[in-house]
Amino acid sequence: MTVLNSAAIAAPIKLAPASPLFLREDEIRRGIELLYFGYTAMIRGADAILDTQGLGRAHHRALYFIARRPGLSVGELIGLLGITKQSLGRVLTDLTGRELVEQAVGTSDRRQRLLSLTPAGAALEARLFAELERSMARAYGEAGQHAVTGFWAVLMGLVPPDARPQVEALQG
Amino acid sequence: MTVLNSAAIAAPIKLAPASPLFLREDEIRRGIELLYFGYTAMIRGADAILDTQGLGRAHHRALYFIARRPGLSVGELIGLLGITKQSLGRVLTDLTGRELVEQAVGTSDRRQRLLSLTPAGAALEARLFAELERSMARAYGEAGQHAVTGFWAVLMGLVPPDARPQVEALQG
DNA sequence: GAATTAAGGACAGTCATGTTGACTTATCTG
DNA sequence: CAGATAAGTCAACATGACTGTCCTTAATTC
Repeated sequence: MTVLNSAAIAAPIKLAPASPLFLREDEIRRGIELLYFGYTAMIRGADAILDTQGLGRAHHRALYFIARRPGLSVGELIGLLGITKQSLGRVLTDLTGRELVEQAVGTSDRRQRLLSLTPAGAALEARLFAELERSMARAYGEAGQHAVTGFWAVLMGLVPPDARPQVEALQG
Repeated sequence: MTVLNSAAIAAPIKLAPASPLFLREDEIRRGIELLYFGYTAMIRGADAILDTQGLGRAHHRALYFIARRPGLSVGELIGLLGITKQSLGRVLTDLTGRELVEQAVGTSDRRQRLLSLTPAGAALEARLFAELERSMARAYGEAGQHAVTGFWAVLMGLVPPDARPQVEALQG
């Protein structure tokens, strides 16, 4: 696990706090912009690794969720990614062809194909995760523990209530 | 401006707080996943409006930043979006062709083309912004004012330090 | 047991949005 | 005036989404 930078602990990022009436347009725009720039900054690090493998972000997202929930079905992965069967099909064909992902016949329902990473797939996913982790760990460390709780709460608030159980189910 | 939902104030979203040792892999993955789902949830609302206009997300991003910083130059917009001149060129051709965006010769440097929205462009951007705002205001309201400050701090921490002034310059 | 439904795979075509590279024009700066 | 910079344009290409259709296999239902 990444070692926390002690200088970062000593000097958390200071921003003007959200105002009591925090729904002014500028504060909404601030959130939109930080979400946009923060999100793109986080994933940028992994792109270089993907490039060397001839893979794209679509492959990364599939690898990520298969690593997170090994044994999930194709249909469950489609649901998480929010894309069509055909779009995922191409990605999965690539990943199984390179022997990064394996498919097993479902146990309770033999129509299903349960997905898991091969050792090579797990190794690649670990490298990609390390890049995301580097960004995220630095941000957590600079902002402080208390800020992280707020970060999670606002992001969960952005997810439509009916989709929240699916996100929660991913954790732990 | 959106009226704050008082029920949301009374019952902010409760999540397990970040642990004292908050760099465990699961907490990093929680941040990655919430950032992914939160980001995609926020922008989804605007997509339906864009569809009816035959425009895409690339057009939306350009409209957004031109609305945010009217009179910015083409080069400045390229810097914010992180895309090439050729990619932006296609988007800008569409937007000026539909008379949503106007270009004016730069005052101090006549090589520059300063971008601004036409009344029709401003009207469309306002509709798109209202969709993002609806998501963001709900999330702010549900999470509470204090959480918003933490949300901003973590996201700013994700942005590489040398890119932060550019993000700050967008505000107010 | 036969018919229907569901999970998944495969193929074809299209669209949006990004990329390189090369070239032009206008303008600014040393 | 020479070189650098801002912007526009044309061409070719890659990625990753989409729709639509057809097929196989397995499960469910009548």
